[in-house]
Parts: sequence; structure tokens; C-alpha cells
Amino acid sequence: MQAESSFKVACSNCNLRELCLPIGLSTDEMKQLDGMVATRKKVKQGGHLYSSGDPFTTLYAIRTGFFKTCVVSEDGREQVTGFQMAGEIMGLDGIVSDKHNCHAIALEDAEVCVMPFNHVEDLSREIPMLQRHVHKIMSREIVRENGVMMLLANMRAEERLAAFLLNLLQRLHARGYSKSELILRMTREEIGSYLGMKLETVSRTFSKFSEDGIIEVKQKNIRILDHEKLKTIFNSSTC
Amino acid sequence: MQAESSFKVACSNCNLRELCLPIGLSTDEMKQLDGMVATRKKVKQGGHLYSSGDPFTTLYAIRTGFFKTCVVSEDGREQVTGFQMAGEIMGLDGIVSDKHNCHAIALEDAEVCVMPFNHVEDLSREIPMLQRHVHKIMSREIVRENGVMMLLANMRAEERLAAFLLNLLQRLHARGYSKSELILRMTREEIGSYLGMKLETVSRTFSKFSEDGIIEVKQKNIRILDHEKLKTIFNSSTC
DNA sequence: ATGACTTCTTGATGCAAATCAAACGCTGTC
DNA sequence: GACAGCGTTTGATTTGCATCAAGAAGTCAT
Repeated sequence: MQAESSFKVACSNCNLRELCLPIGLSTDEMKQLDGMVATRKKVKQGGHLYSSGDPFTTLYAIRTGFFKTCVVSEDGREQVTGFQMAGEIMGLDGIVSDKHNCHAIALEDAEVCVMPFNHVEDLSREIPMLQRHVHKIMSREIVRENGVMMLLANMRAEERLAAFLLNLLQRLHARGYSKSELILRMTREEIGSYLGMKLETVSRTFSKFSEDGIIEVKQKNIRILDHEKLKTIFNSSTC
Repeated sequence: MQAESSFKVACSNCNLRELCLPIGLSTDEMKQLDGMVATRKKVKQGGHLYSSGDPFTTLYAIRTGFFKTCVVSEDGREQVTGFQMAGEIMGLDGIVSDKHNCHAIALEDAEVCVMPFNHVEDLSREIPMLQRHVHKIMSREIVRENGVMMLLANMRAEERLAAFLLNLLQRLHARGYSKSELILRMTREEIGSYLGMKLETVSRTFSKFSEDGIIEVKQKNIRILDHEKLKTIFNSSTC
């Protein structure tokens, strides 16, 4: 186990590298990158990868599992700021103040690659393509959050949930999963927090979609029956 | 005019450098940085610094003036994603796809420093402190947007507006302005878009604060009468 | 100044989602 | 198998904000 783990800490033969890393690296550069991941770390379901206020030293790339990130306001309200899956990078929020700004909690047993940020920066200075890649990852997160702002400020419950499902489906599809089926790793309450609505409203909206023949809901298992209709709900909603 | 302008394109004697740049640079590094700003650019009130879809090539640092950034959904809904003032960096949204993801519109006559992104990256590789600075700026934007998500998903109209005012005051204060007075450069509608509420609600909430003796509103001029109460509204609002 | 236009304020009404409440269905434990 | 505990569904009611509407105040061009 230990042996296997240390053997495999190498980006060059990781099957997620096209998600985590820039494409088109030379063999030499790839070899350099293998040093970027210091170790791996397992997190049990419900466990914290990091907590708000923890000192920031490393970024994490998800190998397996599913996470949520959430911020907690002074008066204790929790806001889920995102859900993360394999190949995605966590911890960027910590760079600005050398402290993590949110909690990262595993929604299922997970394993992450630990990438000391100093090391990422050192390598970035040597490999311009990596530098650009890091910038893109951060920019992508900014753009994603712009989209969430639009969703929270402008959309109605049905649109939000449609957008949420379509986004999950698209990301899962990019990882080889079906476009018409998914398993929710989070509770209705967590979905609601992310989408700015109460768990009851999430549940009701699922039921509504189900009655309308758009999806089939069996607890956490969702089957998409009418992908187009879902898109229509997401877009066509000026009213 | 032209002469003065080319003379002044130098970060080393810019009075905003402690807002834009890392602190503690050596004289040599500072000299290198002077090359980062290619030119200056003026934008008239109402003008676009860049538009959604424009090719991304440069970042901008605001020298004078005030901007909003907004995204527009497919069905034409506009969402203000932020307000930017002197010393702040714009354009980070464009890095991920080499295209700008939002519009940047001047809310008053403005001048920006044009910083070609390739150039920023080149210099970042040579000056680690600049590299770290760029990362911090992007991380700060991610954290800011986390806060906006919390605001939009969890807070009520009064809390949102209080948070908005406190944030503006704090940023203006850091630029030497009064903590108890400010001039809004944006309309009620733009505030509403940013805060996820309608302009009528913004207006009513201003009136409410005014009746309660918390602020004094004269069109775009706001005077803060009770800073503490504003903070209380922002925090203490679980209900 | 005059009129046209934009922005802002205030009132009346309606509605989507929150809240309150209760029951149902999983999951795991003893 | 029974029981506890959590997550989910569904119904009844309330409410905060949106919407609709009209007028006031400020801005700009002629």
C-alpha cells in the first residue's frame, strides 16, 4: 500500500493529467512536474481537507472523491461556495492572506495530491506553460463565480436547479460519465445553500421536474429524461 | 500633454504603487517593473474599457475613475459583478479563455494603465515577489466573490445594502477618503443588480436607513450618521 | 428658461419562496 | 426486528421583495 502510493506520486502517469495539467509539455518538463506533488492525502467522508483560518501552504488536486467548499459568516450562516470533483484544484482562496478562507469537506471518501504552493510557484517560473496554466485555473474560478452571481441574483428556483444539474452533468461527462444519469453526493440542504434556496424548495423543484417528465428522482439518483427541456428552463426565463 | 503622459508611465513614481504593486521591491526590480505598463488609456464616462468577447491581451490597473464590470446572459439579463476603483486590477476574467468574459464600463471619466499580460507573465518569472503578488490579486478576487455569494444567497435587502456601503467606505478610506461620506458613482439600478435586488428595493432601503437615522441620502451623496448601526445590520441578522 | 429624458421615490398589489409543521423512507445499531 | 436519527417529501400559511404604476426631482440640450 505504502509502496504503491509512493510509486504512483507522478503526474506523468496520472490518468487525470489532462484535467490538472497544461497540455503539450515536453518529456523533460513532465519529469520536472513529477516533483510538484509532494504527497497524497486521503480524506474520509465528512472530513475536512482544510478549514477556514488554517494556514495556507499548499494547493490540492483531487484524485478521487467529491468535495464541497463553504464559508461561514460571523453569525454562523454557512454558504456552500462550490462542489469539486476529480481533476479540480482546491485551496486557491488561501493565497491572498496565507490563510484558508473556507472549509473544504469531503462528501465521499477522497484522495488528493498535495502540491506545496511554493513549489508550484518555483516550477511556474521555470515552465511558462505551467505558469499560464495556474493563471488560467484561477481565472476560471473567477469566471465560474461570476456565473454563480448571475444565477443567485437573477434566476428563479427552477432555473437555478436546471443550471446546477446541467453544470454537474457537463463536468461528469468530461470525466467519462453518462450524460443522462448522475448520483448526487450532496444533500438537498447543501444544494440549497449553493443555489441560495431552502432545502424544501430544492425538493419541491425536483418533484416539479419529475412530474413534468424532465428527470426521474430516486433519492440521490437522478436520471435525465429530457436534456433539452432542462436547457430551455435554464435559458428562456426572462419572466 | 503627450510628453507628460509618456514621462509619467512609470510605476516607480506612481502614487498608487502601494495599491497595485508588491511592497519591498529593490530599486532594480522597481526599474524593471516600469516596463510593465505599456501605455495609459483614457475612458470616457459610459465608455467600454473592454467588452465581453473581446480578445484578451492585457490587464488594466485603474489610475483614476470608477468602473463596473458586468456579465450578460444569453437572454439579455445583465448582472453587475463588481465595482472597481483606483489601484484595482481589471481583466483577470479574460485569462482563462483568451477572451473577456464581461464588460468593463467606466462610471466616470477614467484613466487606466495598460499592462500586456505576456509582459506581466515574463516579469513574474523574473521577480518572484511580483509573481506572488499576481497570485494574491487573483486569489483576492476569488475570496471577494465568495463573499458576494454569501450575500446574495443568505442575506436580506437591508443586510446587503449595509454590506455594500461598508465595503465601499472601507475601500475609499484606504484611498484617503472620509469614512463618513461617499458619493455613489453608480445608479440605484446598478447597485440593485450587484446586490440581487430591484432598484425600487434599493431606494426603499436607503429611505429606511435614512428614517432610522443611520445615513443621510441626498441623491448620490451619502453621509454615514451611525457607522456602528450599519455594522450591526450587516452582522446580526440570522432571522 | 423650456421641454425631453433619465433617475429616483413612494404607494398599491401580487407572487415566489420562506417558514412552520408533520409524516415518510432510508440507514445503521443494538 | 425494532428503534433512533437523519434526510426528504409534501402541505398550509406567511412574508419579503418584485411588479405595476405614477409622480417628483434632477440633468442635459436647445
